[in-house]
Amino acid sequence: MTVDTSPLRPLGRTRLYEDLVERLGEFVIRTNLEVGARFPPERELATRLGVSRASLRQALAVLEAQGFIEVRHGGGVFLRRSRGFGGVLHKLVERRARLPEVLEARELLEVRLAELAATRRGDADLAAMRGALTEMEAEVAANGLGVAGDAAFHHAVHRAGKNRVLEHVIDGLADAIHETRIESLSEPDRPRASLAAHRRIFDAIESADPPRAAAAMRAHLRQVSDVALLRWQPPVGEMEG
Amino acid sequence: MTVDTSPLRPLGRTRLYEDLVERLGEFVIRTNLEVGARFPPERELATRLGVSRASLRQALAVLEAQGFIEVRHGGGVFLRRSRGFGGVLHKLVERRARLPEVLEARELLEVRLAELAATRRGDADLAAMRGALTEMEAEVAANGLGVAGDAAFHHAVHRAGKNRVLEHVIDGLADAIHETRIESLSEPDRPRASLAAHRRIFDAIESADPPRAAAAMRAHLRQVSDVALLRWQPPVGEMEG
DNA sequence: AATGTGTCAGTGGACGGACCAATCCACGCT
DNA sequence: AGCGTGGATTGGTCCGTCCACTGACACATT
Repeated sequence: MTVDTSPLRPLGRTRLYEDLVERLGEFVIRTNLEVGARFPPERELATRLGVSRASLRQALAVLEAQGFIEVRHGGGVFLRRSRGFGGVLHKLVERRARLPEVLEARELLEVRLAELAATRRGDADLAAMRGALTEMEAEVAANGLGVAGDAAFHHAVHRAGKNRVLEHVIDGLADAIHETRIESLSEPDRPRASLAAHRRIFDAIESADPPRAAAAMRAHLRQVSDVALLRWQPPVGEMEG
Repeated sequence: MTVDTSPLRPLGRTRLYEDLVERLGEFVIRTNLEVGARFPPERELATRLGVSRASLRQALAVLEAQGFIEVRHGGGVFLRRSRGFGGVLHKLVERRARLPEVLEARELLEVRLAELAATRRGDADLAAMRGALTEMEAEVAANGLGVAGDAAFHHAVHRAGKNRVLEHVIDGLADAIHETRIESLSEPDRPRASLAAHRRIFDAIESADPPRAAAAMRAHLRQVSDVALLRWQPPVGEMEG
């Protein structure tokens, strides 16, 4: 029973530039490279890593976009920060193992955003929310799940909170949230209940009542989380640094 | 007088791949590309954008690492999500214009993390915090600012909160936070006061008292924010979508 | 007709080399 | 010593080539 259960899996799929990102991370640690210090030249790095400069530059582009390194034309490649080198939210979120953490983060962010929305929402925001609710009603009336309207409503709330940083962070969780949304709304009678919950959230925001908006959003998310966590199986034997 | 007024400025320095990320975002909008749809082949995209395939592939690597697209070997490039296409937290944070938003996000995250830490912290976490406090004491006693110890302490709290997703998000704000930290601690007598504030936070976490931990952290951050916002000049004429 | 199989055009993956552009630095001039 | 200049270093971009994977189509088999 100790044999590999999937002997015919599609072979070690790997993106070279992803490996390089990790290898570069190891390099930072091994050489104890400090923040502000310079990496070896691209050509040397490429040679030492046994890859072409083009591939290496893909990895560097990713790391630069991520803010981990700074690349100066004619100057060199410099380390900006080493904490969490190469870590990307998108990858973190994709691991089903992190569902509880994602839900915890979601509740924190979204409840606050609803609270802020109750204070900062403008007419355009309210209009967007009304539109989303209308869309949801139509979908539910046609025995649909109403996922599209649901997503649109939450997005409208996020925008109404008027904090681009928080909005961006929540966008990063979009994938994982989308899945839980579908799971939850597939539950019998959930779409109708969900519609009502969204109406309560909207009322509070429209009435400029932050505490009520926060409470309504929290209650709504708890419902969704319960379904998601119920179906969630904690994976075994996950080891990581 | 219609000539270029700054003929010798370092030229509009732009990373080609960054432009491409934006141009690809425009492409998604212009062509109304839907989630799941396929992009034109790399070779065609490169030609139409007037760049080499190598440069295009740098942009694609960034977008893939960000989770916006999926690249299948032999299959093509597919759109995974369009919301916030090409937006990177790191860039968002660098704009000084967003300081209030960053601080708002920081308080939300860090207060919660302190609260969680009060419940979930293990012995190793407490040891790390003690170490950071000791480091801070030494620095302050030597008339230093104590930034290193400060950063180490907060990092220890983040880890103690046992939520990798939230931890990762706060890491993304690290740059901006680091600046405000220095500004704040440069204020006369702040290092000493800050040390005391950190001790209060630690006591609460060690005593497993979530509400007190949250309150202590909130009070501490408000102090820091005040200094930062006082020195902050809201930029004029910033327009964006 | 249904099914399996081979082929092949299309597409991403990676490489090496070439040349340009910005920066850095050592050398020589004043 | 101070300064300017030019070469060496290093990143920026492009091109052409070849490999590996995918999917669809034509063909053979049953």
